[in-house]
Amino acid sequence: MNKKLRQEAIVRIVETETISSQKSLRKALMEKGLSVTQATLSRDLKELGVIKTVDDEGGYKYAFRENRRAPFFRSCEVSGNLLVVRTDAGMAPAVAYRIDEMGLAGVLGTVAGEDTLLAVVADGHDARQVRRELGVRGGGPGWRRNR
Amino acid sequence: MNKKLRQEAIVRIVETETISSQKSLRKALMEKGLSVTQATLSRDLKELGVIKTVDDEGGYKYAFRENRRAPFFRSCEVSGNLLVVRTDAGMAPAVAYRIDEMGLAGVLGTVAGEDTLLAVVADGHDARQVRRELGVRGGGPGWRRNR
DNA sequence: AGGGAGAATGCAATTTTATACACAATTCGC
DNA sequence: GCGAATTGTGTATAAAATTGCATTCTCCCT
Repeated sequence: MNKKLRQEAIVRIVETETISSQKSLRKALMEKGLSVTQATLSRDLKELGVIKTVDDEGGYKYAFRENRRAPFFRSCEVSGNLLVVRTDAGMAPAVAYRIDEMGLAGVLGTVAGEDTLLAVVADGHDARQVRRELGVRGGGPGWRRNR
Repeated sequence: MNKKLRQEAIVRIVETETISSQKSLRKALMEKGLSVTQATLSRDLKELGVIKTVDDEGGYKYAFRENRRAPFFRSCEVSGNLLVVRTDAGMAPAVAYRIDEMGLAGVLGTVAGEDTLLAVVADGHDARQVRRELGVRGGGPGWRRNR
């Protein structure tokens, strides 16, 4: 059975090339020596969770449904009673705002620069616990939870 | 123009109902008194970032691109040599940053509050022209360009 | 007011995608 | 190993989505 093999190839192609139709995906697979019909591709794409999105130039492009990395968030480290959150450039204030908005017990306040923000945790609270509550593992305020 | 109205209705429908074709979406809009052709829906869905995914039961279903909270942008008005940009709560600094980053000729600088930012346009430049260059009609810094 | 640029939209044709049906291949329980 | 059930795939076709072109609508400027 080469279904597995074929789908792996599809994953690779979708990740690396700009493909926007099953017909051209089929051609790409042909070039790799994999022969398959369009109908099967329709089923494969459904199974693999490949969707048709819009790329930066406004054209259509296949992509995977789930999002690898959350939008703005880069990292979140604990140092003493501080949380040091790194974000995409310019996004720190937005993320800080969201954190404030959450009104987490133990967060005294936040200060945001351009791509970094500090959240000050009150004495008597555990910064690690706060980080956990932020849900950094799976998402958080300014970024979406993956499922 | 009821494009805005229509697209808002589409958002509501996509969020609350299980729709899997433009034809049935069209029907749903009809019931709300909004008349539109399938071709326009195709364009709307592309613009709104609606994708076709697979739901829990294995059927197709429209949904929003994971990443879609991107459009922080709410509106952009011109007043004299100022652009007044409204954004989602807390997002103004992020959008201002993106605008700065674009380095548009004629933009002297930006000041961001919480959900509003001002971009100051230099004398001798046309604020409307700047707005056009921002691509506000079809996208912009913190939101996706479509066309 | 009048004109023009760009946006929005419909229509029709085309392209792309999904699926019903038939059959082959594989897996499973005995 | 054998038949039954499940899974995989192609073919043909139906269904759905996209797009070129023409037209209309909206602003904005003079």
